Amino acid sequence: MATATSSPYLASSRILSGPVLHSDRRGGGMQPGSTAVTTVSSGYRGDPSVKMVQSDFMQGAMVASNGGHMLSHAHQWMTSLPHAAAAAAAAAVAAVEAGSPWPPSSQPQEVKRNGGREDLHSGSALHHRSPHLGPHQSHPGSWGGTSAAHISITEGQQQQQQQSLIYSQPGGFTVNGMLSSHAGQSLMHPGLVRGESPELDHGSQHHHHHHHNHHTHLHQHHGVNHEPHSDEDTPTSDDLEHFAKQFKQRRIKLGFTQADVGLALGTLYGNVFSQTTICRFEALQLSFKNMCKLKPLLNKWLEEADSTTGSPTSIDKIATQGRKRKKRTSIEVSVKGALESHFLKCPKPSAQEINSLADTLQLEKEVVRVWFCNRRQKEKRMTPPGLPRTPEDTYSQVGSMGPDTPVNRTL
DNA sequence: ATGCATGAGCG
DNA sequence: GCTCATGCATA
Repeated sequence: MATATSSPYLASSRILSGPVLHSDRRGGGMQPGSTAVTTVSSGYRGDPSVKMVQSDFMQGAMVASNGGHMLSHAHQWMTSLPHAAAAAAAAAVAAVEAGSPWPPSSQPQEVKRNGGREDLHSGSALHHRSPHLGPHQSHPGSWGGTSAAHISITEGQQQQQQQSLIYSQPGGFTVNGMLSSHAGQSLMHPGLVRGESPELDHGSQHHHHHHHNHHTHLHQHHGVNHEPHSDEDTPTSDDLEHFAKQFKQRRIKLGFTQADVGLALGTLYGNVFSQTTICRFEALQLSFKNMCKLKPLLNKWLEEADSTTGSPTSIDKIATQGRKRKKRTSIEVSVKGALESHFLKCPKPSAQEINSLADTLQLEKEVVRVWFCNRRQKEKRMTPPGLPRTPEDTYSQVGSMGPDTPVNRTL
């Protein structure tokens, strides 16, 4: 959109060059006494040309009313600065939400409109048949069958890691002669780079064998169907789970980071994905439909990846250009708890309710609205938070990996 | 690895 | 305004 007309945050569309204070009232601005703090830093890569019309929108964040600490900040929008990278050691801490056991509610995963962006403008046949489910979905059922069966809230047991946001090393591919741009780049073998394998946890030996679930029909009536699972039809939840696991292993073994894969997909098929998406795929945190869509692509990548062993090419990254994005609001734990509670009572509050809630919690209405949206979305995704995905489970089939294989699982 | 955010598409 | 797919920024 070349015009800034719908953003609730843009009270005024104008280019501000300096820190303009803007006392806004509710509705578009903020309220005094914020329960949420905002952190700084940003960047956005993309077309810096037409897209922005407005610029910094200031919100006067006042002092916290909690009497605790006051964190005031000026703007929430930042103009991006070409920042390099940030390596942060992420400790898997418990993000214990209010331990939300999945409500037995069914989540309709309709297939109404056919995937928003299914622009597969690549020569590859990345089509997958859309899962035609009955009027009432039941995919999630499958998911839960295997994983969600036993819910143990144990968060922060997975691996913790971090990766440089700079996509440096591992080689890219020279597939289709598509890319080859790269100046000074390290020409290391994938798999050798980032060689360092922390410890493999082995402290917890609890096993959980999941009995094979009963796939809640995906399309069982109609005598036809049944396809093993060529990448052409709808895989089962188990297929996806297995694939994801397998994928992660190979990816790591080949020495690629999730970000690398995302970029590679772009050069391979034109659809780039971020580290986040790859990560979520591996962790099965995408919707069933989304997983199905990505699987073929990732599968293709895998084939390419290990066939193109150790090619020295690499992809160059673009610089994060400037655009603005709202600063990420950090909601206080207590506030989150309150939101959680409300969510349990009413997952879909009305605008009115959101308003009052926002008022009570002293958050922007938009923030609350988005929170609910995200919460609902999270609910739909699989991998119930705290799924008993033990490390053993994750690294079990490492039979192919030598004891001292430089597996950098922390990538 | 995840939390908050953006945006397309659809009512 | 919601859902969905996705991702920046973060912890």
